[in-house]
Amino acid sequence: MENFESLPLEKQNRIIEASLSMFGKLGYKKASSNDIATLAGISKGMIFHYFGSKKNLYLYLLDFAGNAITHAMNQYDFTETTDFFDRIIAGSNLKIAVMRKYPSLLLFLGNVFYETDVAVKDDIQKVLRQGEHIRNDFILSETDLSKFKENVDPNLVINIIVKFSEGYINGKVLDASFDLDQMMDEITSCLLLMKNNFYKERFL
Amino acid sequence: MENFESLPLEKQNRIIEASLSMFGKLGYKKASSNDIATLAGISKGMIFHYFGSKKNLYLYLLDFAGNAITHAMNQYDFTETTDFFDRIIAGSNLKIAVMRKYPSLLLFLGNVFYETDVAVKDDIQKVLRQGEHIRNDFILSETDLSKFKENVDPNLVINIIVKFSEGYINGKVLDASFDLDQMMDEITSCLLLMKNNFYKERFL
DNA sequence: AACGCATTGACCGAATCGGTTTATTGTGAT
DNA sequence: ATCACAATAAACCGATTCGGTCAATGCGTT
Repeated sequence: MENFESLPLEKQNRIIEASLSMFGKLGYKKASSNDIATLAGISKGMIFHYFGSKKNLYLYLLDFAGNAITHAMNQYDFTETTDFFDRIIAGSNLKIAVMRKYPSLLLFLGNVFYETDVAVKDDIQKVLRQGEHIRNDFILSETDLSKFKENVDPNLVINIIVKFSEGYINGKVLDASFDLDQMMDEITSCLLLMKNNFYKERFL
Repeated sequence: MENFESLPLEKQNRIIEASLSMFGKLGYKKASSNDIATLAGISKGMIFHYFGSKKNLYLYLLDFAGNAITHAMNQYDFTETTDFFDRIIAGSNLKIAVMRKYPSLLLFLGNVFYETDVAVKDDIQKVLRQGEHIRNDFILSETDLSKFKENVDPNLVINIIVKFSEGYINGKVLDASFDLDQMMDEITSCLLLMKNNFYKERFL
């Protein structure tokens, strides 16, 4: 592992991204060292030279992903913004920022959540608690919901937005024409549209 | 294949659903006959007794999925409804109806779209044209968009709804507490909420 | 040239692959 | 009870792929 971390960053990222992607798509068992090595553009032997074993690589990624998330969360202060949509936008920005650095990290974490392989199941529980902050659940708490029109149920809006952003995050990474900036623009536009129509006029 | 189709329907469905699920999650190559057999609760040998080969099973599923989709489409007449939200609701109902019968069918079709394995790549192209009707693209065509408020961009609404429903369809199938009725209720409520706030009042 | 070291690709035994065969069942007709 | 036979599970097959190792290679430094 010291071998790996003294590598050029560009190469580290290539290997990390390839690993996140394969584990994220296939899970621990079905993602083979060969798959990962080929996708990263290195030989299989290097994976074991860097990490010792496939399991070690997976554990490294667990730790790495946990750190990446918490680090990204520290960049954004959610306690400051109490407005519903501002929080959503901040959350989306956070996700986009993570995806910009590691496009498959959220895919990986999504898979980790459902991973059942006994070889890693126990180790997962540790990082799982750390990563659950990214859930959108916290949005509702301590948020001022009185700005919504009387006939608008905030729970429905949350539902729409959560599913909406999940739809954006999932899968798509394969797509070559995959522009995160354009993605964020679209998300922002949609959120603004909802804000304009779901809020009482005096809060716009 | 005649062997298979003379099986009790309940057993057929179990095998089909298991196959759709594994191929849908892992793709053609990574989904093994053993995986499918175990999930379906039969022995591996039966798969080859019924279908002859793994490829034959996959081709059978391609045909099966195509037929299921077209059959479901014929149940719903989209040309009658011109209202934007009515069409969306009809489309959602269609998807839910498909998922009720074969919960992993849409997952399978989504994976088929990105399948690259040379063993089945060519055969996929045939059914792909048949299945593309399910795309939400057709919604905009021939739809009366004048009902929207002036400050509401229909493209954004489409964007929201497409991603929203994609978020609903994807993944979730693992979840035990998975109630399609509740799901349809939620979708309908959300669509109604949007209709109420994005349409000019006189069209409500 | 000689060293150090990152990297490869052939290689290992074990596991799993797609697919076959054998052995055991359950069942319905006689 | 016995036969015939289809359905099924499980052992089995050669081939491939698995996680992991290692000798050989290339290549920059001195």
